[in-house]
Amino acid sequence: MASVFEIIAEPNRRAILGLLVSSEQSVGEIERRLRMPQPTVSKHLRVLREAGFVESTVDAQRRLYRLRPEPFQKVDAWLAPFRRFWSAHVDALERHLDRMDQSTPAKKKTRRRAR
Amino acid sequence: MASVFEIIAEPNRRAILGLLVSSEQSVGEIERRLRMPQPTVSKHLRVLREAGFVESTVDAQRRLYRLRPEPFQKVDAWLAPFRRFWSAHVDALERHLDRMDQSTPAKKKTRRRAR
DNA sequence: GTAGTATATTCCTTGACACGCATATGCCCC
DNA sequence: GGGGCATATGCGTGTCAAGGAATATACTAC
Repeated sequence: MASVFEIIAEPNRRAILGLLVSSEQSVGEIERRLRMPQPTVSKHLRVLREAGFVESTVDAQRRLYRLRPEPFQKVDAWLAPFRRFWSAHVDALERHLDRMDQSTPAKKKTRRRAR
Repeated sequence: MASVFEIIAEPNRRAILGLLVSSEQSVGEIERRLRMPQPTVSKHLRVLREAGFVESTVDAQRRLYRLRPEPFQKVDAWLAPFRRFWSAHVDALERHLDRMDQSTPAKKKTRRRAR
C-alpha cells in the first residue's frame, strides 16, 4: 500500500477525506456521519495517517483528525502533464478549474490552530 | 473496477498513460519501451479504454492508442476542494517545518485540558 | 491458400485488501 | 480503582484484480 493513488482508490477513504475538508472530525463523528462501523473507520484512518493524508491530535479519549496537504500535491503533480494535454483539447469550456488556482483573496476563514 | 481512481492506482497503467502524453503509440511500442509482456500491455489498455482514458484506431495490424481527456478531468474535479485547502497551508508556512507543534505527545507533562 | 506479424483473450494461480466480529488499549469520571 | 466511553488492533474469510503462459483472432504479403 505505497502510492497515494492506491490510498485514494478506496471509496470509503475518499468519503472520509471529503468529510475532513470542511473541518477536523473525531472518529466517532466520522463513524456517525458516514454510517460506517467504527473498526472500519479506524482502519482507514490508520492507512490515511501512515500515507500522510491526515494527522491526529488527542483530545481526552477522542482523536481529532485533519487533512495534511502533501499527498494531494503529489496527485496534483502527477496530473499536471495531462492537464496541459486536456486543456489543449477542450479549452473552450475551461475556465472553472484553471482560474481557481490563483484566487484565494477574501475569506479570512483560514483556520488557526487553537490551543 | 469502476472509478477512475482504481484505474490509476495501478503503476503499469500510469506508466502507459505517461508514455501516451507525448504522442500516440502502438501496443508494440509500449511493450518495447516499458519492457512489459504484450498480454499485460493489452490487458491494461483494455481497462484504460473501457474507463475512457484512451481510445484506439486501427492501422493495418496495429492499434494506435492515444489519450482522452475526460477521466483526467474527473480526477482534477475531485482534487479541487483539497487544492483550495492546501494552498492555504502553503501560503501560511511555505516551508517544510510545519510539524513541530504537533508531535510531542508524551514528553511534557504540562498539558492543559480545558473544555 | 500459407506463413508471418500484431494484438486480444482465456485459464489459472496468487496475493492484497476490505469487512465483520471480537477483543484490547487508553482515558475519563465518580 | 472500577466502570464506561472512545478508539485501536487481531483474526478469519471472501472477493477481486494482476501476472504468466498458452492460445485465439485479425490483418498483411507472398
